[in-house]
Amino acid sequence: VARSGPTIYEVARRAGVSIATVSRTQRRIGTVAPETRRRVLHVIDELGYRPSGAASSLAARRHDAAGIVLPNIAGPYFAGVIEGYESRSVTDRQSVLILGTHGRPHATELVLDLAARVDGLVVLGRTIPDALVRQLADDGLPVVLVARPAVDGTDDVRSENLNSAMALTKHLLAHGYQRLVFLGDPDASPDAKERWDGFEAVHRAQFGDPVPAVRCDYRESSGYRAAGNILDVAPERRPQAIVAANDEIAFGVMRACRERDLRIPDDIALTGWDDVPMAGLVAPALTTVAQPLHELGATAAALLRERVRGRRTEQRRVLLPTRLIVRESCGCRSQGGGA
Amino acid sequence: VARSGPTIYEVARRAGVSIATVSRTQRRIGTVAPETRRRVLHVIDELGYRPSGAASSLAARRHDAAGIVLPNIAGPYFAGVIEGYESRSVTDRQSVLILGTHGRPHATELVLDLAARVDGLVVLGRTIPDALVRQLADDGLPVVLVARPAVDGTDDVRSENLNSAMALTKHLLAHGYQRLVFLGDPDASPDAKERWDGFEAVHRAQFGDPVPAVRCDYRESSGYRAAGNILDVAPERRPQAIVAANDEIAFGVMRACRERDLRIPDDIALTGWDDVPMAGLVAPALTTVAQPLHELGATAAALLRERVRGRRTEQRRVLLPTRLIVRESCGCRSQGGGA
DNA sequence: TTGTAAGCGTTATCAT
DNA sequence: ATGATAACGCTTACAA
Repeated sequence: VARSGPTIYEVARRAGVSIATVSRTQRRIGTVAPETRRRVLHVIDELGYRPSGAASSLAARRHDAAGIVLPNIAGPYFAGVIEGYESRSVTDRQSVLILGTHGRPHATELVLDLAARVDGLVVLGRTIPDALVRQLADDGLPVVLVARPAVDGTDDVRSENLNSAMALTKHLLAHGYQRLVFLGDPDASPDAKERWDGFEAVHRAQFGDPVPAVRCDYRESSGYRAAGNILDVAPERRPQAIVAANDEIAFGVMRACRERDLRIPDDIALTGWDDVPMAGLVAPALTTVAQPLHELGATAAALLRERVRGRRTEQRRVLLPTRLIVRESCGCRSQGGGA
Repeated sequence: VARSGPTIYEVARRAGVSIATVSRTQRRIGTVAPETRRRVLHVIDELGYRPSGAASSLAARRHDAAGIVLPNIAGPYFAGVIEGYESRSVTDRQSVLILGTHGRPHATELVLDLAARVDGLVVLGRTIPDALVRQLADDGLPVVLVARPAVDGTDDVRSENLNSAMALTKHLLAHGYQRLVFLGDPDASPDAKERWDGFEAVHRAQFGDPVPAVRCDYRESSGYRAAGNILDVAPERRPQAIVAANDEIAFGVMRACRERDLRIPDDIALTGWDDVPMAGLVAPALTTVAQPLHELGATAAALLRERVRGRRTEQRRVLLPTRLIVRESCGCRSQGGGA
C-alpha cells in the first residue's frame, strides 16, 4: 500500500519556489515568469511529479470525473453507448467511472458510493429506481438519463422509436403480409414500449384487434425459445412476418427457423432493431432500425458536462433520430452484402 | 459546480459527538457504544451523509479504485474482459475507471493522469509502451497486464494460444485438407503471434515450407477484403481451409464466400477464434477456440487486488485454458444449433 | 510575479 | 468509549 511519489512540496523546494508557484505552473493558470516556469517544469519532469488526484479534488471541490451506470457492460448495445460516452469524456479530460448494476439488490448503495466520487452521473435504462435518481438530482448532483424518461432536474437523451416502428410495420404491410407478430417485452424498457406502440398502432389501423404479440426479453436465447412456440403451428396459421424488439431476439428467431428449415424471408419475414454490427453480416442480412449508440453516449457526456460546468440549468431533452435499414430479411431483394 | 452535501462536522454536531466518533461509526471500526452508535447512525441517515471520496482518499492514502486501460471498449472481446473485471472489482467495493486509448497519440499523458487517481492499473494489449508500464511499476503502482507479456514487477494473465492453435490445425489436417492458409497479423498482438506459431509449426511439420499466410488485422472488414484476394483464384489453387486469427475475421470470410456462392464447409472450411456470442449462431456455426473473456478480466482484478492490499509481492503469471469448439464450419457435421 | 496561509473533509494517533 | 488534533497534498484568495 505504498505508492507515494513526490509531492508539490518537494518540487517547490527543489525549484526554489513556493508551492503556489508550482501549482500555477503545473496548471498553466495565473502568471509565472518564463524563467521560473522553465525551472519548475524541469524539476517536475525530473521528479516525475503528478498532482495527487484526491488532494486536487478535495481542494478544488471537483473530481474531474463522471460516472456511468448501466445494467451490464457486455452486449453490443451497452458497449456502444459506453464507448461513445468514454470517448467524449476523455476528450474533455474527464475520468470515466463505470458501474454495472447487474440486477444487484444493493445497487442503490453502490450508486450512492459512486456519486461521492464524481461530478455527475449518466444513468442508463433499468438500473436504479426513479426515487434514487430524484434524490441524487435534488442533492445537486448533475444527472443525465439515457434511454429513460427524464426526471425533474435531469436531462435525457433517447432515440426515436415510435415513428420508426410505424414505418417499419408499414414496410412489412407493403410487402403484403397479413399475419404479423411482435416479439419483445414492452415492460422491459421505454424503448421496447414505444416500439410496441408503433407496431400496435399501425397493425390495429390495418387489421383491428387483437394485435398479436409474444412476450420475450432482449436475449437471443429468449428469441429462440419464443420463436419455437410461434413457428410450431400449422403453416397456414404461422405468421408471415416477425417483428423483433431488437436484433438479438431476431438472431434467435433465425436460429429457430434454421432448425425447422424455414427460409427467411421466403417462408417468413423478420426484422430486428439496433443494427448491431452483425446485423448486416448474417444471412440473410437483417432488416432493422439503426440507432446511434455512439452518439447516445457522447451526447449524454456532453449534456452532463454542461451541467457540471454550470453552463446550463434548464432541462434539456434530446431525441436522436433512428434510421430504417432495409436489407433482405423483410423480403426485399438484396443488392449485395453491405457492411 | 455546487454539490456540497453535509460533512462529517455537521453530523458530529447534530449527534453531539466528535467527528472521530462519527468516522468510527460510519466505518464500523474501533469501538463505539451501542447507544452512541444508534444516535450517530440516525443522524447520518437523516442528513443523507456520505463521506467525501476525495477527502477519504487523501487521508487514508487509498483510492478504493482501480483503472483498466484498453485500446477500445466496443467489440465482444474487450467488452467481455471489462465486464469480468468490473464485476469482480465492484464485488470488492472498488470503483472502476476505464480508459480507452483509441490509438490516441497522447495516451501516455492520459494514463499518467489516470494513475494518479487509482490504487492500481490493469493494462490490456497494445495500448501503451512497455517503457511506460515499467515506469508505473517502478513508481510503486501495482500493475497487471492482460493479453500481454509481463514486465518486471507486474503480473500478467493470458489465455493459452499455442497448443490450441496446434490442436485446431491438426483437426483441420484430420479432415484431409491439403491447402490451408492463416489469416491474421502476428504482429498485432502476442495472442495472434502464438496462434500463428501454432499453425505454422503443425503446418510445417506436415507440408514443409512455405507456410501460407495472408496478413490481415482483427476486423470483419479486413477479413472480408483479405478473403477476396484468397478466393478469387482458380478453384484448384483455392485453399481448402482458412484459419482466421479471430471470429470477426472469420465473419468477414463468410461474407466474402457468400458473395461468391462458395459454400462453407463444402467448398472451403473455416475456423475462427474467441467464440464470441455470434459464433455459434451464424450459419454454418463457426468452429473456433473459446477463451474465457470474463475470467480474464476477473482474474486480473483479483491479482491486482492482492498487490494493492500488499498481500503479495512476487510476480504471478496466470495462463487460462482455452477450449476447441468444434461446430460445422470446419467440415464436421452439425448436431443441431448450439447457443 | 511570487509567497503566505486558510481551507477542503476525511483518517488515524494519541490522550483522556 | 470518546475527543483533540495533526496529517493528507493540493487550490486559491489575498498580501507583498
